[in-house]
Amino acid sequence: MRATVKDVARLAQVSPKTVSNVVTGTTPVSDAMRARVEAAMLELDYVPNLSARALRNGRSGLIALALPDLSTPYSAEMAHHFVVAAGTRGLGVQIEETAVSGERERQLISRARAHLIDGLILNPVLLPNVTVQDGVRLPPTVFIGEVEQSVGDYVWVDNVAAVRELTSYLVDLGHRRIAIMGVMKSETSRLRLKGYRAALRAARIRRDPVLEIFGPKWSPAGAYAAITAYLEHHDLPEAIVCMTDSIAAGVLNALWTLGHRVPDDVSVVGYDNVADSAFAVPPLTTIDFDKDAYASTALDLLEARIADRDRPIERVTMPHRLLIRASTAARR
Amino acid sequence: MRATVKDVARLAQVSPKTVSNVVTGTTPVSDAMRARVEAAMLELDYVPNLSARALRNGRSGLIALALPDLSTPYSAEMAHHFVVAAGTRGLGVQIEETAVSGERERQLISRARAHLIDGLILNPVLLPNVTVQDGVRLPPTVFIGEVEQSVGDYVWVDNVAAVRELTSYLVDLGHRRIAIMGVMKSETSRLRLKGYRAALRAARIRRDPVLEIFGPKWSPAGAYAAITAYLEHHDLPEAIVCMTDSIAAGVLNALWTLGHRVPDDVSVVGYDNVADSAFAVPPLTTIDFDKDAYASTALDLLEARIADRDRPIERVTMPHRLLIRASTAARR
DNA sequence: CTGAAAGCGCTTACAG
DNA sequence: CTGAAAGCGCTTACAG
Repeated sequence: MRATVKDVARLAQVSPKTVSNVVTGTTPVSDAMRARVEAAMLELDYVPNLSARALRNGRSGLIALALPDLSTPYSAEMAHHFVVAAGTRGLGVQIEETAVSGERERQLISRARAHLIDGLILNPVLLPNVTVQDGVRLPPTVFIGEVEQSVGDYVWVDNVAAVRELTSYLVDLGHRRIAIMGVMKSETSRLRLKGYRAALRAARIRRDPVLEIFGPKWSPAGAYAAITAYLEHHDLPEAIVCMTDSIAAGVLNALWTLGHRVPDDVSVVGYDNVADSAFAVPPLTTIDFDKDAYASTALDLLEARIADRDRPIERVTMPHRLLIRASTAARR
Repeated sequence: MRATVKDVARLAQVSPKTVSNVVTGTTPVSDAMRARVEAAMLELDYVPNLSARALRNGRSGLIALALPDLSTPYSAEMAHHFVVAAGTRGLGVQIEETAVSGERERQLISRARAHLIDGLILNPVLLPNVTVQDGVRLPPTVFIGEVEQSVGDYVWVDNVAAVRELTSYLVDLGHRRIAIMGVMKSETSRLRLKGYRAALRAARIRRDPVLEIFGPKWSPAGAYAAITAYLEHHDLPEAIVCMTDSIAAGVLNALWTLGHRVPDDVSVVGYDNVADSAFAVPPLTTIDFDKDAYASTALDLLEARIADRDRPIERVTMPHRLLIRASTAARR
């Protein structure tokens, strides 16, 4: 059986308290004493039981990260940055996927306390603002992503401004018939569409509903299907703003399949700067932001919230930048 | 404060044991009693404390999944399938990244008991067979991936056979000068190179060391750099076997940049069938396997191992298949 | 700087 | 079918 503090204490001829002091380092211990305890721990191959510690301390050292779908490159990169950043803080990360069921987001919020976690990083997609406010007792939670809400801390990128810049850049390249791909019923879509429209308005380009292409599935496959169907009945736009890099991947593939050259025939832009976008064919112009800083910021807020549940709500907007690559070119 | 079993018991006027019976369902409870307890739980917003349960039961319901680097599409898809499959079994998944430090794999094996997890799914990369055998007391562990070892259960795909088929397919298309990209010092590379060589041998094609291209960074960026440097001093091969789809992404991009057409000038194949590979430009011929079944199988083994630590070691080879897409064409 | 005691919240034998 | 007691392994006041 596993050794416990008691076993170590007995072998080292000290009290359990002293073993605990050595392990946690809360109270100073004399060198001789420390050496004796450490020798005993080594001999017994002692490893502290974190369940017991969690019960006693009311802290598990574990947080949950809830993302819509881990298999998308975007979520994957986010998860990576969160796991690494949490690791440096001594926190473990339990992953939850919310896209699996619509019920899951709500469950997580209300029952997260049930799990042995100290806090929750939640990227809501479906959860409407109302439901969140309804959720009575939140566990310490930091929201990430695009659901505007006022019940908790959150970290996000100014989606409206970002897509406005992206679209304005296309305007500056001389494009007029600029489409946006991936319109659907979600907060992210709403904000990005808003940015797109704002850019057109600023350029005095009349917005054309036909160019706001419905695309409810934000994956390469979904985008491929949507754009292919669209082009059967519509002219090729001069430029296409894709709501995400994943959408852009499907669009690039569809355009290639149909024999349209990017950027010669049509410019394409994405959003997120997923790692693979730099190696798309052609490399993708997109919106970039520092995902590492994003994760750190969210964890800062979460740790602060765990430490003081009554502190004022904080909202952080992370800076973004337009990253110009070969998928865009001037109109000729 | 959070309500406890005691509080619920008091309110429902029963003993804590009865509350526990209702919650866990171990012992049958009369309907009237159950209703009373459930009403009390609802009123107090009772949520069981899993840390306490974990301490008492010696089970946390949490497993750890240790992957080299979550941000790669391959790891991301694996993580997704594991999280979903674990979820249906009522298990939570804590993610660990091992690539961050070389020490991490070893730590996980020896100290996983420390964490509040019941078992470990480990995809080792660097860990040599020896070290694993050295690791005295493993927590319940299932290995996934390509490190052959005899100390624990594992699930894998027959890499040698898969790459042999992949290469033979290129041979059948009429290619002779077939390169392999991504040779490095790792078990995965060793096995895939072995399959490549076996296919050449079977076709009586003399193997050329110049065509075994060193590529220690298995990412689009690393592959891009390696193949670009290579082509400065060598002829374009007739076909390129990429050790992974990620490598293939970088290779496709480099070939496009250099003006080589795929598959007209050169055929390219990958390995893993990552989701985005179907939408690569051009869509990638690759090795596919059922990642969902892979995750389920590994979890089956892990649950069995947790239940009985002394059961005989089990190894499962998951079937794979060659998936032919547009990145390969017959030599003309 | 160290010891003895109590308790975190749960569930499992043990009785009834 | 239900109750009272004990204990999982840890750490925190409380003394000394």
